[in-house]
Amino acid sequence: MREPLDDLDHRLLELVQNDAGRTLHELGEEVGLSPSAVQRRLSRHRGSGLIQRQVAVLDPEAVTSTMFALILVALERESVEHHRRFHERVQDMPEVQQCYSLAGKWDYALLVVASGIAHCRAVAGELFLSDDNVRRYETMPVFDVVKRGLEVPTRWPERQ
Amino acid sequence: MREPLDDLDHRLLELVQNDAGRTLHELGEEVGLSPSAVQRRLSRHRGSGLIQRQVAVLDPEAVTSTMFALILVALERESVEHHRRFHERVQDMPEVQQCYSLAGKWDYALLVVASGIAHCRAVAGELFLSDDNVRRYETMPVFDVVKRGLEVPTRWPERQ
DNA sequence: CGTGAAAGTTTGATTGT
DNA sequence: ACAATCAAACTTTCACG
Repeated sequence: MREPLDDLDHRLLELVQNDAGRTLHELGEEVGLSPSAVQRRLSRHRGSGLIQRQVAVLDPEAVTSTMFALILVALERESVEHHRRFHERVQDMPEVQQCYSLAGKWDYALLVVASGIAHCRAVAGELFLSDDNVRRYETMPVFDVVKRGLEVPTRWPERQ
Repeated sequence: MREPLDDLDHRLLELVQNDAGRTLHELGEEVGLSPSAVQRRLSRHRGSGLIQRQVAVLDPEAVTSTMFALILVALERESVEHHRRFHERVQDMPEVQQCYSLAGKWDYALLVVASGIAHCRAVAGELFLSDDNVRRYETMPVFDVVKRGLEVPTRWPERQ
């Protein structure tokens, strides 16, 4: 399942995680490879599932009046079935941009995008008021997006 | 700063946020437009900054043994200068994938990617032990990534 | 891995609505 | 003001060395 990556793979993956709009030629120049060699490597990574997809990232400020909020959730009962149902709902709500299940006193962290406080409240309502299995939740509105990305290091710096 | 978007723009933006690897022809078919009409709209959105960039999304599982953790942070003193310094550090750490400043008892939420618990602890250490301005922090390891994206609705569903 | 030819895609000028 | 068409330029793809 996990292929070996050489230095060139690491550098290419770093580049395309930052900007996937560059040509094979440009990427090749950067790492010292021909366009077709770059192509071969990238399509191998796409085939293996390492590269899942390519997406356009929008500026949330530029769209419409947009706010983010972090919502922490604790469930009442924790059967596999309860978790599965929660996952399904979360997947179906376009306002939920991210959802992580957690170790500790909270079961989930949700990052929600909404058009304002009222909308945010409506989303929380839809998630929780109609689900008798939520024990507690806490909404923290986001003031500022300091850093935002999905970039994953494919190797770690000298420390670690 | 905010241009008017028509129905076609909304649909195109929705499409490219999910998959920016499709051809102008394919996108055009989907919405009923010629490739060059799609092109004109997308490059307008790129020019205006609405579309910030195009990135490749990797599967964190496929890379190396990867774990996520949510870290909540409360600062000691809250001058503009203290916040600025905190932002700078966070930007420079590849392990910090996302960082949001919050309203409420916590000042920041950080989503961290690390190679394991030990690495995660080292990252927390680097952030906090060497900064006398962090009052308190709480690390919550992520069990499961339920949903993960940067997709922003450009218009809201019927409710809101 | 690189080369190069073939296939496909993007770009922009032009014309029409 | 915006869309379609078409041809030129560029990019990707793939067989071969």
